[in-house]
Amino acid sequence: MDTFFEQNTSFFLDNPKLAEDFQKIVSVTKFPKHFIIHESGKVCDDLYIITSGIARVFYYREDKNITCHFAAEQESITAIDSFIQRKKSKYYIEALEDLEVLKISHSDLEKLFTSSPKFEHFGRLFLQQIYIDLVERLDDLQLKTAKERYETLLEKKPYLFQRVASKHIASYLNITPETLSRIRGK
Amino acid sequence: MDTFFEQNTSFFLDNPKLAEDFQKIVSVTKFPKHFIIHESGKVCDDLYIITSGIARVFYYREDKNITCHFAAEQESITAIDSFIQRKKSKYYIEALEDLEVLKISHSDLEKLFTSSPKFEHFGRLFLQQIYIDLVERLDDLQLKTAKERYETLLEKKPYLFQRVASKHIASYLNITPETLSRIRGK
DNA sequence: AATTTTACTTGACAATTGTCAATAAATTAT
DNA sequence: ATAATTTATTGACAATTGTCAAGTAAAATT
Repeated sequence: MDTFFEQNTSFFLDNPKLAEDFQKIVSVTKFPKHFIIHESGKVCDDLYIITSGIARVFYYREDKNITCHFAAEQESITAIDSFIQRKKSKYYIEALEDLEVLKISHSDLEKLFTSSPKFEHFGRLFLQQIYIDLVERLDDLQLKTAKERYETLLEKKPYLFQRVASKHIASYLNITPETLSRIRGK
Repeated sequence: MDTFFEQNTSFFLDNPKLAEDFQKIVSVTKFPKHFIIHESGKVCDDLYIITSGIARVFYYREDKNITCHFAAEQESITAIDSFIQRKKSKYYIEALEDLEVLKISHSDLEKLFTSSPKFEHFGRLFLQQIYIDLVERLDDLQLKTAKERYETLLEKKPYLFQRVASKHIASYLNITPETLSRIRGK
């Protein structure tokens, strides 16, 4: 999970000056349900921390719509390929519910990192955290069966099954909607 | 790939002082073929940059030996869960050939990061790079067929097929040795 | 070099998951 | 509320990949 920011509020609480610097580059933004926040083929300049609602990252492969990331409250979302490499993205970002986010631009974030080693350090810790998350997901995908992947996700992110269309969960788990339906039907 | 260090030698060349600081914490070490450099259940204190040879990270799942990372010359290897989180690792690291590495301890690396924002910055960039690599691998595993995953690896790391046992490549691709043999037999 | 061990290949068959089609249910639009 | 559209479920069948077993090849050990 990247409830990392939540866990690290102490970082800001201990440092009113840093909290202020951070506040300055963050803007509260809202998107309606179904809104495409970012489109494939464009450079993604923003990172979002969700304060309310749920969103997904997806892309197309042979006409199929593949979800590769979900984010809900306290989690972050961006078109990571583009945000990091500053190139055109293969990903879309979609609001799956009405969304309220903290928006942070890449350039402001880089300035923040440059302005203070403490932020640079924080950025590195953040990347470490999401790297570990990704390693776990890869291990899951690498050798669990469809049913096991379903059960793992049910445990890690149970709210998805209440709030998100099954077809998105199916593609995230790398199975067809039919197979997911059969797994759920026990 | 994490030929990242190679590409970033300019970082050190431009900064003789930084290069010197880096040199100080690096030690050249050798391991013979088949040597288990790190064992599951222990905390991994070292990061290795390979200068000669090839190594793999693996773990056990239900008695099956699963390879989840390969590294060759100019690439880095560690038990990433443990190195980042400072907890017992699920992974083993094994030398698949006689190995010569640059060894860097976690504590020295952290000191280096703290000593200079430039290093902290470099650490963040390094993590960004390996994060992107991992995202690509996840995308591959998420929806390519066994044959496509084979072809992708053949393109990205052709030397593996000359230097590494097929069974390791098979588990890395999440297929059985039998299936890999059939794919190769065209 | 010979022996032992380990790895690779091939075949027959089984299991898992996917595809296609039809229907039911749910959501969205009118 | 009703109609239209999208999504989810279910069945029949097909395709991909896995399992098990046997034999061959290669590598490691003596």
